Amino acid sequence: MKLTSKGRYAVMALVDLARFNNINPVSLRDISLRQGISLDYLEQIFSKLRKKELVQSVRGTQGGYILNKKAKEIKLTNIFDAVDEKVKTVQCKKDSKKGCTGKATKCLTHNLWDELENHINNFFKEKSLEDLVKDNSERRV
Amino acid sequence: MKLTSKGRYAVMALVDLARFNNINPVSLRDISLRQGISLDYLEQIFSKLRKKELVQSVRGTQGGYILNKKAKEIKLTNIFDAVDEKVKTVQCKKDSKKGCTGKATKCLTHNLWDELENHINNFFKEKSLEDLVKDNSERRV
DNA sequence: ATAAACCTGACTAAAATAGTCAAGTATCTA
DNA sequence: TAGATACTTGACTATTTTAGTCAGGTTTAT
Repeated sequence: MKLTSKGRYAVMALVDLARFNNINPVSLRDISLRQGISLDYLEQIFSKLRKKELVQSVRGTQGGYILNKKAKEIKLTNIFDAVDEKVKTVQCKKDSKKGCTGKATKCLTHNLWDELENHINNFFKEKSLEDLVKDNSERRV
Repeated sequence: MKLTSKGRYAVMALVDLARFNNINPVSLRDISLRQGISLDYLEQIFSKLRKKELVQSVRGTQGGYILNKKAKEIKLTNIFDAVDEKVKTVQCKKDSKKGCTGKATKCLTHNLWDELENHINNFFKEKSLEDLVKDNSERRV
């Protein structure tokens, strides 16, 4: 059970972005250098973030990205959703090939995985980008 | 971020085992049939569970496995630990190659991943095998 | 014009996962 | 004591996922 680096990078990059308060566009090149993430990979990630309208792009020289919403309104769950970082415990839900097939004898643990998913997702729903930026500036003092 | 089937199977199998109240050994063959898990794979899993003393083996005909502790005392965290199902968010901790290298500019999100790991692990520490068995028998009524 | 920066899709090496396979050993029952 | 049942171990492997790279664009400020 691990977080993929796509999800991690997306959060890191957006925290970096958020520190500039939506005033100047921040280029991926800068984020790449500061966060140590490959530029090409960042482009993939930002393509997804843009499609989900979490960021806005500014093309051309001096271009880059800015947040499309207030940091308070962007929750971890939105970020993870954008880059397809999902919490998956069991595949009982849609395809009935694997997992519980409806028989009472199976899936003694179905409830458990539901609870677990909810538990984790609650964390993601509560945490906003603003929380992260604040947490960070406090630490720096 | 997903649970591996090794972890899932381990829990499913132990819940199955726990329903027999430590009286009769349950063969892996039975668990395999009931839970739809490959026998060979179960053997790998139980080898680990035995090493961590969560189960005891009974060899020979009519043999199988029984719980080595009370269901109340076996927590999810013990099970996952036994089969190497860990919660991993970021590798900042031991190898300094990747992740934050100690520079203040990096790892704006380090605290976050720690919080997340704790959040998930708390769930695992609280939930016992007994809880799962109870939950299941209640549902059946 | 030209350089900076976004944009897109295809490709790929490496790692992890989810098993299978083979060759045992121990113990109960007839 | 033969044979079946069931545990035990280690090596092997196909598939999938991850974590990128690469190549070729387009847009826009200066």
